[in-house]
Amino acid sequence: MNNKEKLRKAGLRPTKQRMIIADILLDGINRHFTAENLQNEINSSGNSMSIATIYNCLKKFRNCGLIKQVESSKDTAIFDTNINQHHHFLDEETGELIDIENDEVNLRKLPKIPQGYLNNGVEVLIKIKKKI
Amino acid sequence: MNNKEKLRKAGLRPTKQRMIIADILLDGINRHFTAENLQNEINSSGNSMSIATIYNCLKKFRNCGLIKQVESSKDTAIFDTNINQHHHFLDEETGELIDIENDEVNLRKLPKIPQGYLNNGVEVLIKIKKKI
DNA sequence: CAAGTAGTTTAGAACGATTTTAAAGTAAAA
DNA sequence: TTTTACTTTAAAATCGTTCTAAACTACTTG
Repeated sequence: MNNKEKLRKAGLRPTKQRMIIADILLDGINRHFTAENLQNEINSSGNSMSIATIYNCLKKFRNCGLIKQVESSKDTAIFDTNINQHHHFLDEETGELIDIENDEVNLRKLPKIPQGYLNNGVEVLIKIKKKI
Repeated sequence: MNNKEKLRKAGLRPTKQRMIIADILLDGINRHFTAENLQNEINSSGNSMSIATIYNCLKKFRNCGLIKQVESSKDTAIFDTNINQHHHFLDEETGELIDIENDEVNLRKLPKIPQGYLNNGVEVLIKIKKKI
């Protein structure tokens, strides 16, 4: 399926700007990035785009499940092209994130989901720090 | 141990402002809060404090291990008075966090920590959403 | 206790990420 | 086509947080 079809399937109009971003992000390679990182990639691909459009687009992509947003208390939002359930190592000093594939983690016991709620995904974060 | 002693032990001068905050936060009750929540509590306790002081203080308390900061992609920093290793349910719609005690979760298998790093804490986040 | 000094508080300015605005542009529907 | 709804844009606005630099205060040392 090409990117135009992916956007259509997600219910998004395949505009010029969304196609530029889809061509960068939806190449099957897993990576973490910020809005600013993406703008730099867009610029170096010879295109340009308003930062507002980039934010709009990332929000739409996230809401449609084309990308994920990482839970992180950094001041800048971090997105992830790996949309499968998976986990992260986080170096709190540098903010660096490293993927952990889902089958690397095995939960023996999970708590009871609160009354009236459904489980909507489990994320394990392993904070790491450099050995001295 | 009283709050003045707790601050001293943590290497912090027990100033008037830090004591006001310690009296609110270090009462043994677990809760999640933002800087603004705390300022409201300070105000309704009949005191007042510059927002800069509140941020300074929360940062110092966090660095000393008197409180924790929750990993969350919300736009506002969320702090936690529960400093034991524990986990959270997160309702992404509302941002509501619910504690999960450490013994409610049991990890059968953990990935190998990357070369040159130490494990510095594991956090499990279970995203939940309201049943329709 | 007195005087020094190092750390702390403050209001307000500054900052950086993100969102809003409102006008111009574009894709899809009729 | 023409219309309609959605999208993009630059610039302004907003919001949480940090910085600044001056006033203040806790602790140290004499």
